Amino acid sequence: MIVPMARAATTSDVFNAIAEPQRRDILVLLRTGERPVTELARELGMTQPGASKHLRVLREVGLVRDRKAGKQRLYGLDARGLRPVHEWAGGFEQFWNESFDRLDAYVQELKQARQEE
Amino acid sequence: MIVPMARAATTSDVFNAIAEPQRRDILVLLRTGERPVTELARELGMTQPGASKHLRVLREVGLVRDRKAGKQRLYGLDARGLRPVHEWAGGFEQFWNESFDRLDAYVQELKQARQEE
DNA sequence: TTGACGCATACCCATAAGGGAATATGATCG
DNA sequence: CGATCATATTCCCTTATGGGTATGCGTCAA
Repeated sequence: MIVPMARAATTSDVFNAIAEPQRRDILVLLRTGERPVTELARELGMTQPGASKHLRVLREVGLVRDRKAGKQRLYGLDARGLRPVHEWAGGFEQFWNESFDRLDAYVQELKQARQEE
Repeated sequence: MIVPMARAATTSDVFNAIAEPQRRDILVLLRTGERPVTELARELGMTQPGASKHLRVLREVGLVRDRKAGKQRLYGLDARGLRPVHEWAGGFEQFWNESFDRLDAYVQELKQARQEE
C-alpha cells in the first residue's frame, strides 16, 4: 500500500523541528540553562501541554535532553544537532556574498536610468 | 472568529521553506547555476508540477529568483535569505562545542565503570 | 495513604502540506 | 491563427501539525 507522506516527519528531521517558531524560542531560552517544563511554558507564554509537546519533538531529534530532578523534569539544550544546519546554510555563504552583486548593480542602474529619463 | 493555525505558513518563513528535503535539494542544485523548471525536475527526479510547487514556495520566501528566457523560465539561487538561518544556528556554536564535554566525560566514565565490574 | 504538584498523553478539531493527474496559461513558431 | 512546448494552477486525497482540554501517572509531602 502506498502511503503518501505530507512531509518528512518532524520527529526525524532537525530542519523540521526548528521550522516551528516556538520550538526555536525554546532552544534559545535553554541557552541560559536547564528548566522544568512549567517554568519554560510560563516564560514563553505557552500552555504546559503545549510546551511538553514541543519538547517531545525537540527531544526526539536530539536537540534537547531531560533529566529527572525530584518531582520535576529538567530540560537542557543539546545543540550538537544544530551544527549540520549551520554547516548546510554555511555552504551558501559565497552565494549570499557574491551572487547578487551584479544583480544589485543592475537594479541600481535601472533606477538611475529611470530617474535620468 | 478564532482561526487555529497548524503552523506558520511555509510561504512566509525561510525556516519552514527549508524544512522540506526536496526544497533543500533544489537550493543545492541551483548553486551550480540557473535552470529551467523541467530540467531541474528531471535532475531531481520530481514531476514538473511538483518542482513548480516547491519553486513557488522558495520564490515566495525569496530564496529563489526567476527570469523569463524565451519560452522557458530560469530559476536561480538567491541565498541571502539563508544568512539568518546560518546566524541563528551559529548562535549555538559555543554550546555544541562546550556544553556536553562534561556529559560526554560522564558517559565515558559509566562505560568504563561497567567494564571494570 | 492521601492529596497536591509536575509532566506526559490522549482525544478532538481545523488547517497546512505534499503528491498525482488533469488542466489552464503563456509564449514561440510556422 | 493554430500547434506545441514550458510552466503554473487546480482538484482531490491522505497525512502531518498545532492548539485546547481533559486525563493518566509518577513523585513528594503531610
